[in-house]
Amino acid sequence: MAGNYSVQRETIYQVLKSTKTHPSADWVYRRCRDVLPGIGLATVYRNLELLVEQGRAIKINVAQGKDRYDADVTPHFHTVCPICGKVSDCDTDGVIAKALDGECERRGYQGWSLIFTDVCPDCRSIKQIKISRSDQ
Amino acid sequence: MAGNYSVQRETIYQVLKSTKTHPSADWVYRRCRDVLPGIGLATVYRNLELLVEQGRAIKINVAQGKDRYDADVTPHFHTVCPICGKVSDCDTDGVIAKALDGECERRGYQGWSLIFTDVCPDCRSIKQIKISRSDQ
DNA sequence: GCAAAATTGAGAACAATTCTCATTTTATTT
DNA sequence: AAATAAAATGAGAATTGTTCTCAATTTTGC
Repeated sequence: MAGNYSVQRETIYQVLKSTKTHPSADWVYRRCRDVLPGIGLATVYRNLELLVEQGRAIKINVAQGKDRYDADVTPHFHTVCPICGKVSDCDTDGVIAKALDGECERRGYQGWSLIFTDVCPDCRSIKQIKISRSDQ
Repeated sequence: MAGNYSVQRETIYQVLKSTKTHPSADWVYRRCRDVLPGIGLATVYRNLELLVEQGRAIKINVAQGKDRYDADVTPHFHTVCPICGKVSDCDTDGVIAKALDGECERRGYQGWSLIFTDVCPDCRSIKQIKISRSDQ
């Protein structure tokens, strides 16, 4: 594997590793520009994709809007807020993850992706406000 | 709910109900045109979205490419082929589905979406050919 | 330090989906 | 069944997220 290093690539990986917000490519791009003002958006897309191929990151495909990336490659799953699209880690005892791994093993599947729908705390409170307003 | 009927809407729903292929909006559009040559693509998108809102269909968000729709709204999950993108139903004993429903109940989530990655039979055989070719 | 290979940045290109709006269809009222 | 109001349509423009192209630059291996 010749090459496989560049300032940009390393920066992108560090930015991704430094957050738990499951950011979009665009968010990573903006954060990278703080350090490397000249970095291009295509470079960010390219390298995020490469990190996924290398198994150093995962891509989370949410219903509407942009794909999200995560440098946490340990098996885990996510909740997505159906209102704002926010992605959060799902704290779990691991029983379900183990069951899914087992299912893959038995059936020869390559992997799984599990997403729960959950209105996030922020949207929950805004929803409350809306409900009480329309009640008046 | 005034209205809620149109020839187009009904046709779109019938087309979707008539297949197990988890089609894209575009595929539904082409099938509808056999019956209604003048139907517009936007109408198909609009109504598929409406069917989802009404709980008469689900939308399956696959990694790359177009969203897929399914008129089977009973809880079940899918495999997606990482090569050609084909979506198939996952025959299951229901244990996992029950576990996920239970998790939603306990945590107050609204729902779940589970997708397994599985190279489909077609792509599996093409892969074999490719492997044996590059072996020569 | 030099040549080959890999990577970059900029913007064009692309694909899927959504939006706009004048026209048509459907529902409601009389 | 005519008139009116409400809902939905088709066409194409617009938008969005992502990928592609390619000349210039950076990195690698000697």
